[in-house]
Amino acid sequence: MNGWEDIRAEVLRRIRARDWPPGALIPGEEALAEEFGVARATVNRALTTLAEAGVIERKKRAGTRVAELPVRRARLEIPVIRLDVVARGLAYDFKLLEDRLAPAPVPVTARLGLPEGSPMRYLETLHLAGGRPYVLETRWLNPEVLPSPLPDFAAISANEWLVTHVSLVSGDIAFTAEPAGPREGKVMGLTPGTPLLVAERTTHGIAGAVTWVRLAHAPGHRVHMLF
Amino acid sequence: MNGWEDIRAEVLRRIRARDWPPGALIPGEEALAEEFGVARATVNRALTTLAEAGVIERKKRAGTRVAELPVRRARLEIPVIRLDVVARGLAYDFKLLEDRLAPAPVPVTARLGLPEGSPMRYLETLHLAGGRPYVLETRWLNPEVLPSPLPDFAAISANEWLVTHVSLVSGDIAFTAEPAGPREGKVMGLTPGTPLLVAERTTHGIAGAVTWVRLAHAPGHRVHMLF
DNA sequence: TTGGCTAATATGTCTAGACATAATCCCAAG
DNA sequence: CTTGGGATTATGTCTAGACATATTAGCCAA
Repeated sequence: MNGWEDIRAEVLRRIRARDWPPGALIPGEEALAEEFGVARATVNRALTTLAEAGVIERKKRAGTRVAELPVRRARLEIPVIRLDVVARGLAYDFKLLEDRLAPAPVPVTARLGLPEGSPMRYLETLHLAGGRPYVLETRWLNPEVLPSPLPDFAAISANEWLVTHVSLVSGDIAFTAEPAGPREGKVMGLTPGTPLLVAERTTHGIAGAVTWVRLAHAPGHRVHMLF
Repeated sequence: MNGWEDIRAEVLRRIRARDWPPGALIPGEEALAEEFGVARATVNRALTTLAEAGVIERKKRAGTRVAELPVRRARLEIPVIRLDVVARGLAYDFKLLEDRLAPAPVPVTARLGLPEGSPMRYLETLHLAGGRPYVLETRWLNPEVLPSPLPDFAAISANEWLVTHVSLVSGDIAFTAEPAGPREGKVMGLTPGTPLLVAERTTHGIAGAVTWVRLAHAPGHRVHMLF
């Protein structure tokens, strides 16, 4: 008892119970330390995590106040597709449909911050769950920043190889709803126009832009996040 | 320099440079503290944040090792729709289309963990950005856990009122792509069948399930996340 | 060989005190 | 009345040392 997690919980309780309403200044670390009978560092640990969570806002000299509009953050764990499928209790498989070197289209180079027309590796992969189309992956890889030798992407999916072989530093994801085009229709066995949940992802590594990928998910797919 | 953030950065550098490859055991806190000339608590602070970020895995007695499959997490900041629209430089407005008490449908009560047929407040709100349909919000509210008096939802959107008046504890979001139905077609001026990005959210407060909401976004909408 | 106990060990947390840093308050000079 | 310093103050971080706790390696007995 009276560990930093207990103090965090008690402070959170008072905030949620509106003992300390949004915008209110809460007692200083010294005062809380005395109240709870612990060292100031312990209170600091508790309040620091609450500040990271966006529940309170802290400023030197000005003190700590309850956030007016607590920013609600949800976390998405970006899955390796194979593990995602296996976790659903389905058999995983994939087919490499295309693999060639080509100058990347402008939208891709633009998002990755590479010169127009850079030669890149283009891969098109169909991921299967229980034998049925699950995700159509369209990927452009920047060969410049990849460690050699490159693997046989027909044997290991690019998705998985990248995670284990390249240090990924930052990136972004965008979700959109798009109608299935003729390509998705043919490859995934869908009526063109069917709504698909599409994730577009750019990824940067320690040595620069690594990859741009578009994942078109089979109809009905849900992307789930907790907060 | 040699603050905990510098130590964090240096450890991260060694991991990304593969000086310490995935799965490798890294030196203990005591050893690192000596190497960097700081107290063990400082190293601990640095490594703790790296563990939270999923870069390393720590176990008592067993030591600290570099994560094999670093879980990549993306963070989504759940916006108040009005602020989201204003941030895009567009004028915000909304219309309350429906407001009534009714027994909630089974999928809603099931997700919220409430008894079947519970009477709930149903609200349908169309959010406008620059005068054009932006999001169609379909919401079921649990009146049991809301503070009174309830506001006039024609004057303040439920979205915004909840954030400032109810302490929200946890919840989940799911994104899907769905074809526009006749209702969305009529209200948002779309051809039925148009792909829409739909977010479904359940929210729990300190006193229990608060609300279930479905947000159907106008075509072209992108939900953006960084990692 | 196997199961369970014990001791060793790395991380987790706490304390008390110190100095650093950023923001604010307040007063004096213009 | 405005503005520029300085004093004040709350948080941020660090240290050195201590005890707590989880986990494992090794040992011993069934």
